[in-house]
Formats: sequence, structure tokens, C-alpha cells
Amino acid sequence: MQEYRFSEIESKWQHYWDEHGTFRAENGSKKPKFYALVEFPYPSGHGMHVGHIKAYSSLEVVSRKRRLQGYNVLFPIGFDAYGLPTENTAIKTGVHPRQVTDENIKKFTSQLKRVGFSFDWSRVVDTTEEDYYKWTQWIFLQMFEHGLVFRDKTSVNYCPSCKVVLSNEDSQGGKCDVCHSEIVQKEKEVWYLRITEYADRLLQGLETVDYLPNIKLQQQNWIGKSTGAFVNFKIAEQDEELRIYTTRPDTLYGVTFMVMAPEHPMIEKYRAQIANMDALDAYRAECAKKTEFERTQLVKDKTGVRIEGLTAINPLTGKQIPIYVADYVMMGYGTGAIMAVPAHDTRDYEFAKKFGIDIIEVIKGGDISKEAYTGDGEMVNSGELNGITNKKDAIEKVLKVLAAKGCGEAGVQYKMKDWAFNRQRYWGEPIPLVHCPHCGIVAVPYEELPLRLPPVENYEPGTDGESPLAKVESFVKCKCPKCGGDARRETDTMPQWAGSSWYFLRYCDPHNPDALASMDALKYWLPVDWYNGGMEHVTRHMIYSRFWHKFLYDIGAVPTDEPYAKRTAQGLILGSDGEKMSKSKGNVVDPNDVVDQYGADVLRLYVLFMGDYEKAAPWSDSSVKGCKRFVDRIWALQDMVIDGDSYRPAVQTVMHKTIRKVTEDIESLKFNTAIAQMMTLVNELYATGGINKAELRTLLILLYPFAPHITSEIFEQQGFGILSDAQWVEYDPALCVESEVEIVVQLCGKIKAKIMIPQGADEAKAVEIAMADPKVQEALAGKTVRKQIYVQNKLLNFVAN
RNA sequence: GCUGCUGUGGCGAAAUUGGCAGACGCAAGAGACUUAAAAUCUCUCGGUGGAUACACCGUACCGGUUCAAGUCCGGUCAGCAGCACCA
Repeated sequence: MQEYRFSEIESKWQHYWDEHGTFRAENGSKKPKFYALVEFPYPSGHGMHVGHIKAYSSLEVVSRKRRLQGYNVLFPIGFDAYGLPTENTAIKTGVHPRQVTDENIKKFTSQLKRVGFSFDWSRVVDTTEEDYYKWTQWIFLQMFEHGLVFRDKTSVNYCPSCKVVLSNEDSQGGKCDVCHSEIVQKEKEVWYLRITEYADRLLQGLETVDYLPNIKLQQQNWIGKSTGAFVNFKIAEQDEELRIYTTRPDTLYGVTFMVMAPEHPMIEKYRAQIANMDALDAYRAECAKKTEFERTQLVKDKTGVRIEGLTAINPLTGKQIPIYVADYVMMGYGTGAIMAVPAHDTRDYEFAKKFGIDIIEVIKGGDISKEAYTGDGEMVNSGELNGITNKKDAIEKVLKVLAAKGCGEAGVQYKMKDWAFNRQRYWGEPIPLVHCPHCGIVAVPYEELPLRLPPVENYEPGTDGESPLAKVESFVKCKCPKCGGDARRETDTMPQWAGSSWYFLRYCDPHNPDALASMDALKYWLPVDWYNGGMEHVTRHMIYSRFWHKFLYDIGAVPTDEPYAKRTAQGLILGSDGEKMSKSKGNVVDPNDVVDQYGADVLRLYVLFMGDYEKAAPWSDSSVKGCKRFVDRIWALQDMVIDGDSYRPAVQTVMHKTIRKVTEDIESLKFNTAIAQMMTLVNELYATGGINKAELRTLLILLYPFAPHITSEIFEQQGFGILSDAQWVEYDPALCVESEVEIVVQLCGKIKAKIMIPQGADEAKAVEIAMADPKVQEALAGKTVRKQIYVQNKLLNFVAN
């Protein structure tokens, strides 16, 4: 046997697959289709991370297996290449982001190829290429035409370091997602996509798809649907109504004050009529200074100021109620104002205690002198609601009363907000809209797409939150497509999430010049059968892309309502210190190093063998060696090959068991146990002193999805042909069990003996054999068996005393 | 604070979903081969006692259900993740 020179063998097979187009997916093939999708990478300058390898390895294994099972598999890859790090490199070095991107993509491509992933390289997409972002802009314009794009001046999340407006999703926890600086609030005109219009459908759609339960749950929480009521409170001093949203209309009799958000428009409207406007202005200025983080996290104490000159009237009791301004009420949720029921809401309770406001109990069951009671109970002090004992009935009743008086109705609210859809950055898709002094906002005509990024001298954004594009007169100045007069282009670009919201559609038909993809191709491939990626993308990327997809479905551009039939997520690879890998900690593992030292097959095996695929696991250099040893033992099997075209009796059971376990475990992401079973098989083969041709052939096929290079090489050398053309192997369930099995004999649940009985023996037979065993006889001596439990092929338990 | 998940050897983990706890791998120890080391091969490897057979204990902690609990139920503690004044 020759030496195992993995780098030669691996590059030989990578070239073979490339030249033969082994992994090309065929549109419209008669074979059953399987569309496996992994999250395309952002091509950063640092190259790939072992985390990428783990993320792609699962569906890589599934894809290779499915091809051997006769499927037409689409397993594509691409690059989500717009984004800040590339632009920041450009700012630092002056190199054009296009060039930076191209270099990074080249680097990623070579790394991916070295690992031997079976991607269809003829379908690569790059979100920054003209014939791709043309269609991103096209979708945006379709949304614009359908009223899903709007402009609004609101307080936005602004990162002072990146000088950019961020969506809520990009500024979770009050920190910028990219540079982790504190986010501040800033008034700005921004573009929004009306994703809230799809909130209910995004929620309902979850019932029709096969996502892991925790993924569904996170999406549900993100959408955050609540049901309740809108109630209008008349203002005593003015001909005006204050509209509020509440989930507890049943507590309406317990309202003792109202609260408006500091930004509530009614404050400005009645500026002249409010007696203490100075105090209010001072308070509001203080709130505006606070970052979102301070406002929601640090401040435990309730603050606020009463509005003097405006009083609300409880629509049910006619009682006058004071109104406060307080920053514990947010303008962005509900109506920006609430009715406060301190007896039954913990926040209102704190506020009332601090400001000495009345607390009126309307639900019995708690002790409101100590804390708010949020549970269920009998209604009291509540007029017509008195005596009702459950929340549901009380709400039903109060809604009827409100409807009769015309001052309120049932309603739903979502936590999810509309999607702030622009960045003041260069390296993104230009927003194809024009500001015309006569016609207003006008869409760039479809024929003019793509609207290209112009060259700029300086990629640095303006300090006032303006895009670098604003400085390019030749880009900004244009003619209005409607009236032909002088107009100005929108200079903001789209956020990074735009291109990734539809990339899986382009894969189906990546070179189509006339549509984002042909309907035929989409009908053939959609939905994506299995999508794997990180947990960090299940609320943002996945909700955005589901939203776009549903919109495209509504306008007839795609054939399915939901894009992804199934979604799973891999766990992180931690550094060997158990911490998250990061450059600053110096615990990052470069996949190239592993490939250099041990080969791609070892890397692939290790990332799947290291633990539960869905859980985080620390990297261990020495454990990688275990996989290396396994691969070496596979290579060494070539010296032990004997003739034989069927499994030898001594290993027949373990062969069938292994086929079954590997076949099943791959489908349920249990790669670690699939590999363990193959190791067990190899150990047993070594113990028999050899392996015959039939056994070797089967073993190579089972191992091929994990370690395709070494298995392809041995397969060829043994004269079995080209492994990627082979068929997956079958098992016989009847042969997965030995003819004799060991069972445990227990006395009252304690193990007393182990006996061999024929496989599938009935209870009488098992008892007969057990009774003949001296240890069993000893254990049962002098005892009366009152009951016996027999589990076939497992155990026999005597209950005796 | 709310929601969800997880707690098993020195380490990464298995356990057909209530039926032999610790498969497989790493690390460690002993032996073989070697001038030697590496590599490879063989054996040991949860704890306590015992020379061995073996016995007892053991899946975060306390309690319960059951012939039988890592698995189910109730409570406690710890860790992780997501959301976070959502009215």
C-alpha cells in the first residue's frame, strides 16, 4: 500500500469533481428534487472560520447522501458582499470596495474548495454584482408601487461611530451591531418597509413550516402579537380624545391616571394651554438625551411630570383623571399613551407609589397595599362588571359596553416595527427613487435598472448622517422620470439585509436576464427543502426574507407562500478555552491550518464528530487527532482486503446496523453518533483481522458524505469505479439484530444476572432460560415471585419477596 | 424581571425516548515493537472497599410516581440563550 498523501488525493478529487460537473443541479430534471440551502457568507477580509465549515457541513453531508439516493440536488453557495467591514477597509486603505470584495470572494472560494464542499459552483451569486442587485432594486420598486415603502420622520437609532441609522434589529441592547458603540436617538427622515402589514401572515405561516421549535418561538416573540383594545378618553378642557391601547380593558374602572410618551404629539398641540410647559420641556429634553439603553435598562426608578391643563375623563365612570408624561411609555408601541391601572400593573404601581396616586382594586385576589396583583379573580368596584370571575368574560363584557358608547374597540398590536430600510453608506444597493420638486417621490423606471453605484473619491459618510453619494453631483442631479424637470436622486443605500432577502430565488436560475428567476425554475425548485444556518439569523434575516417572499408571492413572482420548508441551526464552535472565538482573545482556529496539517476529510469529520450538532462545543486540537487516526485506519484497511461479495456472518449484523444508523442519523443531524457507529464498525473489522470487498464497498459509501476524498480514492483503487456515481446502500431490518441477544435478569429492578436468549424469544422461553441460571436461582431462593415483567430482547424483572 | 433551553467520568459526549448509565473519541496509565523517540498495536480507565470473584454508591440538589427514573411529576440551585418598562 502506498502512503496516504492526503493533499494530493484531495486536490485530485476536487479537480475531478470540478471537471466533471459532478455537483451541477439540473433544472427540470425528472429525478426527485432536493434543495439544500446554507446561509451564504459575508466575505470578510479575515477569510473563513471553522464555524463556517460546521455550518455548511451538515447539508453537505445530506446533499452528498441524497445524490447517491438518486435525487437531483441543488446545493448552492454565494456571497452576501455588501456591508460595512468592506467599506471600512476601503476608507482605511483607499482601495475600492469592489476590489476588496473581489479579493475576499476569491479567498473564500479557494478555502471552500479546499474543504471539498459539493456546491454547484456554476450558480454562485454575488449580491454586489449588477445583474444581481438590479433585481434587488426591482423588488424594492415593486414594493414601492404596492404601497409598502414609505418615508417618515421619526426618532431613529443612530450609531455615532458608524454614522449610520440602524434598524431596531441592528441595535439590540442599545449597541451597534457592527461596532458595539452606544446607540443614540436622532430625528431623521428615513425609508421604511411596511413589514407590519405582513405581521399576521408571518405568524400564521409558522404553522405550515417545519422549523425547530425554538426557532418558531423566537420568531413568534419577535413578531410579538398581543390582543387588547383601543379606548378613547375625552379631554375635559378641549374638544379632543386621547387614544390608548391596553391588553386589560377589564380593569378600566381601576384607572387612576394616564401616561403619555414624552414624544406624544398632543403635548405640542396644546403647548399654549398647558400651564407647566417649562417643566415638561425640561423633562422631555432630558429623555431625548438618554439613549435607548439607559431608558430601558438602567433606569429602574420611574420618572415623570404631570401635565397641568389637560385632564382625561374615564369613559365608563365620567371621573376626571390626571395625565402624566413619563418615559416608561414608548411612542413606538400602541398609541404612545396608556391608561394606568396601578392596582393591577407592576409598572403603574411603582409610578403611583412614587407620585402618591390612588390605587383602586378592581380584581380581588391580591394585596394591593403591598404590590400590584396581575392574576385573575372576582371583579369589584367595577359597575356592571362586578361579580364576573374571569378575565375573558370581563373583557368581552367591557368591549360591548365600550362599543355601545362608541369610545373603544378590540384591537391587536405587534412588537415588530416597520423596517427602517436605508443606510447612509456607499457600499450598498442605491435606492432607485428620485425626489422631484413637482411630482414628489418618483420611481426610477424599470428599464433604467440597475441604478449603478457611481465612483466616489471618499467613502467616509458625512458627519450629519448623509451618505457619501450625496457628494457626487453627477449622481444626485437627474431628470424627473415623470415630468422631465430637474430632480435629485435619493442618496441613501439599502441595508445589508436586502440582498440576502431573496438570494435563494436567484440560485434557481442565476443567469436569467429577464426576471429574478424564471417561473419554471422557481416552480421546480421551491420551496427550499432544508435551510440550515445560525440562531442569530432566525429573527432578522429569516423574517425579512419571509416577508419579501410573501410579497413576491402576492404579486405572482414566486409560486409558494413560504420560502423555507424546514429550518435547522448549528451550535457555535467555541475556542479551546470554552469562550466564543474572537480575534481579540486569540482563540480563533483557521480551517486552512487544519487542512494543511491533517487534510480536509479530517476537518470535516471533526466538526461533525465534536458533539451535538445543535449545541455549542469547544474546539480541541487533540480531539482532531482522533479523527485523523480514524482516517488513517480507513486507509490502512486496504492492506487487509480479502475476497468476498457478501458480508461475512461474523460482521453481518454490525454491517446492517451501521447502514441503518448512518442512514437515519444523517437525517436527524446526529452526525456524531453516525461517525461513532462507523468507528465501531471499523474496530470490529480490525478485530476480525480483515475486511472483504463487499464490506469495504459499503463502508466507503457510508463514509463518503463525511470524508469524500479518501473514500473516492480507495473506491477507485479497489476497482469499484467512481464513488460519486455509486448508489447508497440498503439495510435489512431483520439482519440488524443478532440471533442471540443478552438480556438482564432483575429482582425488584436490581440486576442479578445477564443471560443469552434467542432473539425475539417469548416470555415463557426467557423465564425458562433464566430459571436455569445459577445466579438467578440464588437470587430467588426462598422468595415468592409475585409478578414478572418481560421486555422482549431487553430484560426480565421478577418482583418477589 | 419574563420566556425558552441545559446540568451525565479528568474532557467532548452516548443512552433505541421509562428498561444493562458512560457507546464513540480525547486525555491518562501499563505493556509490545524500537538503540531511542514518534507512529502503530494490545490492555486498563465513574467512585469506594477488596488480591480476585464481587459488593455498595453514582446522571446538579431535595422529594414523588413506577416492578424499573439520566429520562416522567413537584420544588430548589447553577449555567446558557433570547426578549426586555410591549401597556
